[in-house]
Amino acid sequence: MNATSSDVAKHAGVSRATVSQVLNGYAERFAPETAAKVFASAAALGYEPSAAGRALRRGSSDFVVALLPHTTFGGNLQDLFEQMTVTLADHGYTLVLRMSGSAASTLDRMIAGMKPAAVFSLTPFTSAEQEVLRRRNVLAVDPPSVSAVDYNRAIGRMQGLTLVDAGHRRLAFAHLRDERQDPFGFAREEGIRDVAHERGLDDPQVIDVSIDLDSALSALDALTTPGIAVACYNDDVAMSLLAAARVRGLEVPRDVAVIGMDRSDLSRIALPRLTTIEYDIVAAASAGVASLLKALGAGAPLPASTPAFLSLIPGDTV
Amino acid sequence: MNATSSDVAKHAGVSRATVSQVLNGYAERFAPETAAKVFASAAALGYEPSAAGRALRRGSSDFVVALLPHTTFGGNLQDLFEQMTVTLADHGYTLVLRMSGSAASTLDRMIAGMKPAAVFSLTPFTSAEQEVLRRRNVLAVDPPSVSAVDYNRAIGRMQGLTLVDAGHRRLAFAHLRDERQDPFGFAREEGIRDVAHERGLDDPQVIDVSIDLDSALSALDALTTPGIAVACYNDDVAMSLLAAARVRGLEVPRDVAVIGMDRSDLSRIALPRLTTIEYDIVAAASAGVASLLKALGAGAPLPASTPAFLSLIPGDTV
DNA sequence: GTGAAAGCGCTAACAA
DNA sequence: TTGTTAGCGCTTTCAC
Repeated sequence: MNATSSDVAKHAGVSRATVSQVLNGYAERFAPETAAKVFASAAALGYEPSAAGRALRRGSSDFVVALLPHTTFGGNLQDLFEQMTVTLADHGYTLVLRMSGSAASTLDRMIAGMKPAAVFSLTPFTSAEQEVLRRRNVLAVDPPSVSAVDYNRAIGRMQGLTLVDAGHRRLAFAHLRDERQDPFGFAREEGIRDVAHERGLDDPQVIDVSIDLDSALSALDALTTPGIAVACYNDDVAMSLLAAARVRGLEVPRDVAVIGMDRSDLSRIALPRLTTIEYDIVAAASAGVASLLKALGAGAPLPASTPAFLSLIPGDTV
Repeated sequence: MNATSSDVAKHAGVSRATVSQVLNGYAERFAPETAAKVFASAAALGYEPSAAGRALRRGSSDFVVALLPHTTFGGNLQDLFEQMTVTLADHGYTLVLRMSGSAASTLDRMIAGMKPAAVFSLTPFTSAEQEVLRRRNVLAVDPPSVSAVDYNRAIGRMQGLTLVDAGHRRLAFAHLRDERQDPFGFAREEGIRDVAHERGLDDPQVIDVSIDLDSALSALDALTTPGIAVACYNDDVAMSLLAAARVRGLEVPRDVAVIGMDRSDLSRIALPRLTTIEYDIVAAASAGVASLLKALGAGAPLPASTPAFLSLIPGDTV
């Protein structure tokens, strides 16, 4: 069914080696009519190179794996991945997507078997992922390789500074309690801690919240200081705490201040309006794609300036 | 770096053929101690078979491609694909994801190159996709092959029946507004329409809602009948409408009734408690994976009965 | 300018 | 019960 390079060679009356060369960008080494014959035959037979054969020979495949963030995956992100699919296809790469939440061990197996040309992530790799990628010696591209900033710590700092600048003197950090490991929370907690130290405040109190009212209520009750200001792992945590505060009759932000993270869709309809931080995933993506192509050796111009991926969304909860 | 089957053979003192057989499920053909040596050596060397080598030899790879629907891709769907990733990995297959929207030609190229063992989709294949799959002779699994039930229509029906049984006589369906066509929404709308016709009610009114307060307010204002009952595309839409109803001073469910879909985390902390429908993705995924595995010839027992994937979560908004 | 030869890692048929 | 052999489709020296 599928034509092989031998078929093309036979059809064009040349050798397989010639077909390979011509079709891989070395056409100018050959007589123009030879190259033309090869192109014509390939087209006539509908030749598609076998990824397996090529990968076996080259030691690595043309696949690029994109790790999908565990976040709501709306229109923008879908556009983005479709765009990436097309852009990479233009450069001879095939994009495949992969849930980033899947255990690192299955990532490892996939990499060992598939030998992708690169692994790409919109959010910083977890240390487990980094370890796997390093060990397998795979080209890894994530936002920090774009800009070298520890985004999670920066997020924590941004949350902390927002709270302190609004006059709050007592900080807390609310982790999302989850069966899944949360690689980002600790870096963000560190960011909050940094701010507390720099501003001469007490160490932040740390609580765990899962997304249900009971959990949020006990977490809220555990906060010792009245007027405490809570930096939350994400908007869901923040909204759980806000719901709990409403149940307890606490006034926001006077009795408890809350800042979220993500600017989730639902945070946009929250009342009071949730103060939160937005991560510009689309900007991160286009920067990432550019640096990916560059790392792969495909010549794509890098954007001149590094965009600011984080921005504060003002609200009424701080 | 990566051990090959030769390395394992050398280490175990046997031939490559033996290693291959033992590691591919024919261990019992060999002397127990031979098999044991092979397993031990493979483990000791951290042997991972090369997907390329195997695919080249077998003519098709161990990859299973899942086509991602063009729908908002929330936590539930992500959990589903993570679940599938793990289950398939247990059977030696590697799940990769692919935007279904990408042009059929790129799908074709991917299939030609990657030679996947199967292509899986939660939504029915488009005719262009079917054509590609048929021509490439790839095993294709989509919901119609899993069961004859159109789950999205069933969801709409269930929402509609819940509303009607609670005494509501005027139905509406609220789509999640998206620039792109949403393959699930229309089937659900049909389900609602079915119910209206069966019960002799007027055709449901249809509105579009995006997840922000302004949009929800105008959608709500567009609902012509007081006491209308709205089946929502998902919980986010429902919660947006609830927020809008609160702003407008409407009482729920008296002035407007709302039923969601998904039982999202946040719907669990909503006040009033959102009436919604839960789709048991784990059950759906295992059914899908089971039929996939069966089609692949991997002997996985199919669940005896078709599980009920849908269940009503009672609340106070209907 | 072009082709012959070798080999990537694997597995299936066959031989021993 | 195990090993030998051959070859999947491709690319890359190297020789002509």
